[in-house]
Amino acid sequence: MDEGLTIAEVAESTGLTAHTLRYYERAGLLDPPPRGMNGHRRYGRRDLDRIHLLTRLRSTGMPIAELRRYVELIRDGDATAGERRQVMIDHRAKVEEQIKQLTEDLALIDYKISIYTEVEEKHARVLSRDGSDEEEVA
Amino acid sequence: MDEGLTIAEVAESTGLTAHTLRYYERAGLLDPPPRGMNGHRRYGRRDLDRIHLLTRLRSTGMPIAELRRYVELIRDGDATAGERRQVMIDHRAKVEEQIKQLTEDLALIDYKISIYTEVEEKHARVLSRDGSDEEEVA
DNA sequence: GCTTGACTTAGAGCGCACTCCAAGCGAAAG
DNA sequence: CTTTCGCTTGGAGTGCGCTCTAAGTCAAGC
Repeated sequence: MDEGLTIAEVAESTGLTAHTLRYYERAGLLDPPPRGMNGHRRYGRRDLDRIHLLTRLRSTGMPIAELRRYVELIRDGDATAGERRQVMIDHRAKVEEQIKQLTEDLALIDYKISIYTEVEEKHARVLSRDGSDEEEVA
Repeated sequence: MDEGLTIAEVAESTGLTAHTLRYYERAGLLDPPPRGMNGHRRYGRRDLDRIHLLTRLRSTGMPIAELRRYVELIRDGDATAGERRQVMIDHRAKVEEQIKQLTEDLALIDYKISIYTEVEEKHARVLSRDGSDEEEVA
């Protein structure tokens, strides 16, 4: 029957490249999937779920090494649920901190936009009045 | 009078290292500051403001190359205020997208935490029914 | 039978952002 | 005077996360 998706299909549907999928496998983030009779990888639902989780954790800044550690806990079964939960709780705090920081940075960017809007207007006035202009900090 | 902060003081107060400050200067992100009679850099208020802005933009994911472009606009004076404003507006959208994505990821993390909490509880029940209590529940 | 195309592997290479090294200099302390 | 300290420089090195290359296998289509 030879079920499952090819590496190209998984790449397409996850946004990762085939190269990256093989790299994740080598790095211990993905279990080696079964192969078709041609020796090609065949990914199943489990693999896709794992890849999805990995990409989300990566995009929140979790490094490969910690993902590997987490995946090893998964392989050790239910007994490590507590540890995995702790990994997630710790990571959650980091993500919240990122959001907090980004929100502050957004305010700074808005401030900058407002300053530039002002400067632009002043500049336009100065130009139309044919006067001289000033300097600016940053 | 030799005013201003030394590179070590600026490093201390900004969280960057002296190495990174020199690197930013080489990379065109910081204007070469004036030197004291010993040839050492002397940073002023302007420099600190710029460094602060740079670190905030860096932490929101703006690459060095784009920061350099932005700094060049600053050097070109008020006439580029519109362009700088546009840089900020474009970047703002990216930061908002990051926050949106992180918020979604936070929900996934919370979901994972809830699953692990469940698994843990089930596991604990199984263990207590067994009478074997060698597992710790952190 | 030959070509094409998607896959396989081990291993090399790359881009980014630092991060550090080696050698040297001027001022101050011992 | 000599050592120590904080800085100076050009340039080399590092760590991370991919990203790509080269050479090979296999199945299908012309």
